[in-house]
Parts: sequence; structure tokens; C-alpha cells
Amino acid sequence: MADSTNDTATTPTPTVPASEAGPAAPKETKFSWGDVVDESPNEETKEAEAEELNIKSLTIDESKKKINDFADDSEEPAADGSGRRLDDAEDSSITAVTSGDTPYSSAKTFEDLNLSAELLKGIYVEMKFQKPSKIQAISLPMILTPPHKDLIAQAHNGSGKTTCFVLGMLSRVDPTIRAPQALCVCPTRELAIQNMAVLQKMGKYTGILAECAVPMDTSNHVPVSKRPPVTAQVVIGTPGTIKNWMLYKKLGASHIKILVFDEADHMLAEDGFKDDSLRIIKDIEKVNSRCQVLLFSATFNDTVRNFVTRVTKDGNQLFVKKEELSLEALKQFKVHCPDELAKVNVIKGRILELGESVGQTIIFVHSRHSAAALHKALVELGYEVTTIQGALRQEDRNKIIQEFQAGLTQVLISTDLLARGFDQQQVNLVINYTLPVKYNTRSEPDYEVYLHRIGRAGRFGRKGAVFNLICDNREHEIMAKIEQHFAVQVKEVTPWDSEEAFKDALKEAGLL
DNA sequence: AAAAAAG
Repeated sequence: MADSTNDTATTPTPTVPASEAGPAAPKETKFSWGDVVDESPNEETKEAEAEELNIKSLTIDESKKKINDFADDSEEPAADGSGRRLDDAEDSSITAVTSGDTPYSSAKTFEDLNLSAELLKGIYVEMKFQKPSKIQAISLPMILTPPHKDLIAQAHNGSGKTTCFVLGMLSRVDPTIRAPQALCVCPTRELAIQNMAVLQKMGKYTGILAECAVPMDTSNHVPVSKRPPVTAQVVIGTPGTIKNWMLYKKLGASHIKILVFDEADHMLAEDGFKDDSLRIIKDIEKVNSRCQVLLFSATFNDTVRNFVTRVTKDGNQLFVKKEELSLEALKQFKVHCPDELAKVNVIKGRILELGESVGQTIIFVHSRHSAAALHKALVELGYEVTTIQGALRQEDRNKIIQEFQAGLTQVLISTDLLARGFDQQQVNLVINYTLPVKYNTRSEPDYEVYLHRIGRAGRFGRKGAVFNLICDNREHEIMAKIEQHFAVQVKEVTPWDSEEAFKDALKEAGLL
């Protein structure tokens, strides 16, 4: 069942009769970053900026040359044939490289996308969105317009990537066909469940069914062989379960026309889920000539980026320079602690005392064991904290997350389980109890994990603060490398045991 | 080191 309903090339696939919205927006315009509409109505939107968006389409076939799209806030016209290179100093926030000659126009409104009335209702009534965020404005036409090219999309943390692929899945699925047509693969169970919640909210009026392919808790566990085949149109899950369902022929691939990898850089990294992900792609391709692949993440390091551009053939690409990835509303700090014990003292004396008044906090640690150790130390001192890590039972993981989401707990200790994607708007504080380092190294920072961790605060442009606890020279050097990598200066909170200094930091972050 | 998987 192809998308034969529409082939007028310039307009996205309509799932309802096309409105009078008409032809695409004018071509030569600019866009600017920072126009994400918040979900809480009391935050102002920057409606004032006249922002007409447009993506210039460039052919990269033979020459394979990459040309920038538009400068962000500069008044300069878009790059001409001479094209500024990707590494230009005045790069735009998002660089678009389109493949082929399909013209794309940015969506100024959700109406521009020719979505079904039911889906629009979900967007406005359930999600309370007003207009597309930047990444949504740019990527959605690319996702929805035939010939439905593959897409690699990088965008800032908390900028609304989930909406992009959820909308993509919902609008490309045919509710009358009772078979999986959209598949989304996520690195953690928690993220799959969270994405599922978004999809069900947004798709509430569409009648589209969705199922979560994640390990079940012990009480409702059914062996794969005993479960019925999936008939839901959308499946969101984690690699192991998805592979298993496919292996047992419970998840058919023949109707899947859109395959999404959330946190795609990690899903396709050697150190991550590369084998699983490639397996899933291959299994679908075996029975399925044309399946659109979407790769979303806030980060793509050079190695992964080089690889994923080969995985997606002839696809469109949206990238952000690493120096422009750290969020402006997020203030980063470092605290030099004389020893490890001082780290605990900072957490109980400062974070737990001051921090609770400014919102919720996530403390990242580097192992399950240190999570448990820190948890024990704080609980023994009489503080209420919870901890999540992968060794917990599924039902306990659920409970911890649910309590945190409900605001019943203020401080959550976590391994990198929650480093990516976890979207809790009340999180204003992120603590790096230990800085993330690359696997098998002692002093090489994991820049991507760092960025994802701190992105748990400051969702959708909110204010937030990050405290990096540093106690020896090694950690000092890691911090310095991180600062250099993202071209940010991380202010020191000093002295480490000063309440005033922490208050000042929180004030500077706009949290006090 | 973490994550995913009833391998």
C-alpha cells in the first residue's frame, strides 16, 4: 500500500482532504532558533520574530558536496552556490542537506503539514502545542513528503524531536490495516514507555493502536511463543524485545514503512546497540523494499555520523554544530571538592537543602554500585532520595519513575540509564557526581553522554543548573576538555562549602 | 561502565 494518495511533490501527504492551505511557503526566508512553544501556557512565545521558514533543497548526488542552509539570526541571504562550509564560524543552528530535487518548505503551522483532523486535534487539544518548533518545522515536511526519504536529524535537547517522529509515525500509518506499519527503537525501556505515552496522547483521536515492545514485569510476563502476533499499527520498544518478537514471528515486518531510531547515535554506535539495530534494519529490508528510516538524536559524533550517513542511503540530513549544542538557558558549574567525601557533603548540604526549593534533581553516577553507595549514604543521613539503575526489577523501575514523575520524590540518583531522552519538565538541577568518560578510558570525556545528561534539565528552553563535582586533577582535566569541546565556560562555585556561593550560582541560573 | 535480552 503505497502513498498513492498524493504525488504533487511539493505538498506533504494529506491523510484528509487537503485544506485550502495551498501551495508551499515562499522560498527565500530565514529561520531562527528558540521558538519552541512551551506546553505550559504561561510561558511567552516569541511570536514577534517574523519567522518564515524555508529549506533550500540542494542536490548532493555526484559531487557529494555539503552546503549550508541559512544563517540563524544574521540578515545575510542564504548560502549561494559558493556555499559556506559546515565548519564555518557563522554557521546556522541547524544545517540542512537535502538529497535529490524534492523541494521542502518549512512548516510555519501544523496546518501546513496536511495532517488529519484527528491528529491536529491531538496536537492542539492534548499536547497543547501552538506551532511547530524549529526542528519540527524543518523535519516534518521532509518526513511527510513523498518519496519519504530517509532522514538523519540532529537537534538540541528538549527541542521537540519526539514530536517529529511520533507525528511522522502517526500520519504515515493506515488505521484500517491491522498490522504493524511503524516501528520505533529506543535504547532504554523507560524511553520506550515515555515515547509511547507521547504517541498515545497525540494520537488519541486517530484510532491508531500502538504497542510497547519492552521487557514486562514479572507479574504480567507472557513467554514470546505464547503471545499473539502484533496487530497494532505502531510498535515502540527496546532492541532485545523487538528482535525477539521478530524472531518468533510475532512482529511482522512486511507492512512496516517507517522505522525510527530514537537516540540514533547510540543505537548505531559500536559501543551501543549497533548490532541489534542493523539486525532490525536488515530483517525489515528482507521483506520490505521501501522502508523510510529516521534517525534522531541530539548528538552524532564524527565516527557515528560518518557511519549513519552510510546506513541511510540518499537521505536528508539535519545537523547542529557541537559548539552550538549546549543550551543557553542552562547554566553549568563546577565544584572543586577536596575529596570524595566532600562530594557527598555538597549533595546533602547544598543540593538537598537549596535544590529542593527550585525543583527536581537528578544525580548522575557512573555505576550501579556507586548509585547504591550514594543512595545508602544519603538515606542513612535521613534524606529522601530514590535510585534507578538497570539491575532493578522492572516493577521497581516503573515505581521509581512514576513517583518521580508524580513529584512524590525530589531527588533521583541514576546511572546513565536516564542520561538520554528522559523528559521531566520539573527537573531544574542536574548533578554530575562523576563526569562521564569513554569506555575503557580514565580521562577521555564522553562528550555526548555529558550533553545528554545535562539536557535532562532545561527542557523546552526552561532554566536549569548543572553542578559538576570534581575532586582530583584527572576530573579537572576532563572538565577542561568538556569546556573546550563545547566552547562553553563552566564557572566554578567556590569555595566548595559555601552556602552563599551556591545561592549565587542558583540565582545566576535564574532558579532563586 | 551502562544499556538491552527471560538469550
